[in-house]
Amino acid sequence: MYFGLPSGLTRTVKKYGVSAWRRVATEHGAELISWPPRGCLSVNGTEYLWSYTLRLTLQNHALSPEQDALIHTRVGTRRWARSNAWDGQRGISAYLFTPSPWANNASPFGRAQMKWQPGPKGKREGKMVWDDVLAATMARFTSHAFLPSAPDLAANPGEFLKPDGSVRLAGVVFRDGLGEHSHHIVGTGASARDRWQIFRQLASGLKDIAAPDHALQRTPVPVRPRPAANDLLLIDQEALARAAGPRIIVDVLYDTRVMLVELLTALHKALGQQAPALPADGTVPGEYVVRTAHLATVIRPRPVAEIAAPLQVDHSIKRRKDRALKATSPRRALTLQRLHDPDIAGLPRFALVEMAGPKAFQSAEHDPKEAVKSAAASLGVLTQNVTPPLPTGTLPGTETKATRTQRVNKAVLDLLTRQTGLLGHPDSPGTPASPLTDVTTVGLWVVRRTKAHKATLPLAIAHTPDEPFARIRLPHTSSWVPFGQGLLTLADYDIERRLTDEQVCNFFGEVVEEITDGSDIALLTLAQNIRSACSGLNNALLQPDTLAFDPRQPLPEHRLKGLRHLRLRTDLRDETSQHYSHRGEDEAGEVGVGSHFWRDPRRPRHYFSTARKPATAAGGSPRGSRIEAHWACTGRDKDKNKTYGMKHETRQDVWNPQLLEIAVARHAPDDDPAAWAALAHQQRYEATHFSDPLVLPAVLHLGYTVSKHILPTHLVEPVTEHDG
DNA sequence: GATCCTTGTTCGCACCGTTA
DNA sequence: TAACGGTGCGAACAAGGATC
Repeated sequence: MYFGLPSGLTRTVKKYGVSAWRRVATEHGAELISWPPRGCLSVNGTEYLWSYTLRLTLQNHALSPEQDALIHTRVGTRRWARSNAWDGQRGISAYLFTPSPWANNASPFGRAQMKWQPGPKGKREGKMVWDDVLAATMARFTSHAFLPSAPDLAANPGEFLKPDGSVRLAGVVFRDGLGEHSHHIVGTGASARDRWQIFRQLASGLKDIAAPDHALQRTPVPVRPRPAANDLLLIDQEALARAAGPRIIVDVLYDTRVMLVELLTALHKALGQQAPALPADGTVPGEYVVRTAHLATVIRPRPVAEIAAPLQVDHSIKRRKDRALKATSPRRALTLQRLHDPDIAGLPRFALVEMAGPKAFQSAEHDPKEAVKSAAASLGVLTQNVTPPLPTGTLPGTETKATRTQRVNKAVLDLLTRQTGLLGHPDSPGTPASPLTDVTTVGLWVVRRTKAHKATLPLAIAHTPDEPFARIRLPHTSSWVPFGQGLLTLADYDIERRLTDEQVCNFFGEVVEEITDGSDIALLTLAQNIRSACSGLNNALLQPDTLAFDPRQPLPEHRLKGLRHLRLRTDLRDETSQHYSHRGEDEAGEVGVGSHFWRDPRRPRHYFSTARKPATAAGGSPRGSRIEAHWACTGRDKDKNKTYGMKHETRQDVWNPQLLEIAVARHAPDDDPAAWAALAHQQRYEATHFSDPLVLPAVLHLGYTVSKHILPTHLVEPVTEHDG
């Protein structure tokens, strides 16, 4: 793609602000960078430098009859490090600027990487070096060596940005985590207004080879209004009773009395009750029973005791897996023994466990959380961790009473609603013009983990119109079980979780056969998740109105009655473009970011979804600019009245909601495809544990969260008799 | 070894009430 | 009135696994 970018482009793209654009040779795609950088002065006079970047990628699209390709542009900020840059783990990118005497404005910049090379143990001989592969690549772009010294560049990047002739011109990319004292005052992201300006200039520069695509058209679709935090905490008990059972047990494994009180309060509040006060004599009741119209809940406080203690790691065992097995087995045995209770066998069980976060342990190997989770799951207990209380206060490392309550509420909500798969239904599914009724949504997902958690596990999540919760179908279970039950089966030792692509395709084929009973079904897939296993869903192979996970074996038409297929794509790898929006036809009007459901006027099967604008963006920053001053509130006068004036938004962070593509790959002849795509948009708003819209529709989001419940291989084998 | 794409890590975000 | 804070989600970036 880099070679496809005309070298004259930088001359034809007009300047924006005072900067011109220069080409950059990168590994992926083509990049332009605004040069020279702009400066931003801090209060004490330090100058921080930054540039805009413009990344161009060529993207294919499915279901386009003319097989057209679109160039996606991504505008971002590049902030230049000015002081010592160091990262012991990850590479550091640097831009190298051609020093040759015949370089001109069209000469490309190069991008290379430095990494930290540790010295021998115990000696302070580590140093920054150029990453071998990339440095070799860079050498091809110039006639003589032009790599500056990596240690010098990392030690003082600022000097290389404004060289006095003694050093090569180079810039180090600033990012967070480049050392303790490293910071930058310029905000991240490009505002919608700046993106609009830059895009217009690029379009005019490229007018001989490309034209801007048609603008997307806003299509009104009702979505769930944002619920208040207190409403969200109030659990739908009828739904929970249907998902789990009319009688549930919640164990509260507490370490401190403070957290016990918080957890009891939050649990009672979630059930719409007032929590009774704990006895003043320091004792703790054995259990609380909360009976409401639909649900009976038994809450059983128990000291967590040694369950939460760090694991004992035997470092004389060299093999990592054997060491982990030895460390976790006694803890699993202990947890089994403590949680086992024949009196309540068969009842749905939950546990909130007070255990320290990962940073409190010497290393990840000492952290008992996964061992406890796996033992609990094998007894049918869904668990949620909650970290111990921090001292009360407002300094770092402390928390206020309110924030503590908030995080406990989050923990309760996650355990009782997300892990049980409780979901809402859109009030009016489809578009106002073509409403839908009684549609079942099914999401297909492939869980992929590597290393100790290694798994390639396909699964399906279904949400039917008559149930308030999601069901999950896994390859090793023959039935659609409630989501929470499905999570528990992942702790089984005999679960086959490394499936081949062929097995994945076959499983999805079986799933489709099971769900198609003639009723209306929206099948949702995420292209980036599924296409490597099911190549039939690739851009090039996806055929309208058919369904083929394996391109050689399309599913027979008579098996697909009532089935619609919506294939989604996110902006991962720039597969959907960035966006800006404006009202009406007038581009020069206020440019911002929209939060809507969009129709593509050129492609009848393509729709797009953008989520609600975050509150910070609503404050004016998408309409602001790092380059142009705009009219805005600049502060307050001595009478505390707002003062207005022209201001630059250079230091403001800008956050851009991504564009979600919804391709209606299969629909019935008399369908309005917009209604089906709108359903996917509405499903982003149906989570019961989170008030903001999710990136993915609820059924796909639940599929995504399953990967966090995959346990390492040493924890899914049964505890043997010599353990514990 | 090249390429594709998932995974890991870090930090910013909204949320919304409290506190200085 | 501005700043703060815990949490899950999300963006950005980089690492590295999978596959040919």
